[in-house]
Amino acid sequence: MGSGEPNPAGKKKKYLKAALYVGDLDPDVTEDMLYKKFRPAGPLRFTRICRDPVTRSPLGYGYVNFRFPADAEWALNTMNFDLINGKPFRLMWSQPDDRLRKSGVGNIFIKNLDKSIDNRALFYLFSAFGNILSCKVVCDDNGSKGYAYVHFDSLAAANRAIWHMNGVRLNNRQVYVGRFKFPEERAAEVRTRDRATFTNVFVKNFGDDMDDEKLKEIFSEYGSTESVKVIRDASGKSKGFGFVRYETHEAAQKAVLDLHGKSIDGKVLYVGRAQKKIERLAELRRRFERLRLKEKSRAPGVPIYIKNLDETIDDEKLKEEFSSFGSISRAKVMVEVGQGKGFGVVCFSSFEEATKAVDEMNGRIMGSKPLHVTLGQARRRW
DNA sequence: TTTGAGCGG
Repeated sequence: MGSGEPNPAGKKKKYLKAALYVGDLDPDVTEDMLYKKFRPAGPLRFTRICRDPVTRSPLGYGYVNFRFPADAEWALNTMNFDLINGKPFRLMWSQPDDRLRKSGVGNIFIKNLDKSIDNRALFYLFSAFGNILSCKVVCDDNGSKGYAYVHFDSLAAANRAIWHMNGVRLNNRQVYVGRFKFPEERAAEVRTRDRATFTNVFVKNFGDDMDDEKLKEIFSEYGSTESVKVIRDASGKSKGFGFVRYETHEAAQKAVLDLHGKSIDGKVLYVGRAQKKIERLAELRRRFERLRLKEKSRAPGVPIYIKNLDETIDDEKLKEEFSSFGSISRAKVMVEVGQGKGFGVVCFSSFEEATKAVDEMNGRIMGSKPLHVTLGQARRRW
């Protein structure tokens, strides 16, 4: 039970109409555990735990595919935030189209929440304003971190929630409720505010012999400092940058204005406002996105999946075996730790080539075993 | 104080 072959080639995925997405799962949750948990709500087709195709490590989410939409709806309404392995899971309708999620429309952010308010309480409080797609109190090992997200299915519902709940006292704490902002937007806000108030200064491009005392000597000229530190690696070697925290914003600003671009021991110092965490994260994210886009445009292709690979097949061999069907942009064998089963991906430059490879190679013996070859997920339009 | 994660071999 639990797993199975749900989607024979060419059949329509009917079960999607009665499919629930289950998020925030403990990594040890199995398909059988999901099955046992949801079977009381009605007959199931199958459950799935999603895993990284390469490492096989669980991705923390899965699916419960009911036979009847009404049972799925009942489960959604009554079982959301139930525990498996002591961890509350989050239920949503399975919605493969990610445009609404990505857009952030209807999503609100809540902070200054009392620790006693959990997922269920939050859901109950906010369901008065509209249909909730997803709702979550952010937690760590000590429980609620005091902030949360509620994603409504419409902007109007989100606006109603903000209008009615922002500034309201909940369990004696006044909550802030506002539109969700993406990191870039938040970072811009924080930057604007911090420019007028910062006391922490970032310094780089000094010599290896710079230490805390020397740095303090240079920077103390502009005001009293709270802390001065050259950042070092585990071996004690300077990383070439440091921080100076002043007691006042005026001193920090003066230091930046005066020391930035100055030569010290033949090196031109960089001195600027130290960024907040959110700003650095946003910057990293932007850089990552750019890399990802570049990667995507560099290795386009129509993927096919090859299961049941013999241990003797490596990337080279895989490419060689499939090269007669067309031009291959990528051929990779994913090694499953502790299992003898090999899984591979080959990307062709066209759909026709990929289909031909599937038709001709599926069931063919390579090495000692018959291959299972299927079309992969199309990630792009062409 | 605190602006996630994220949809199927």
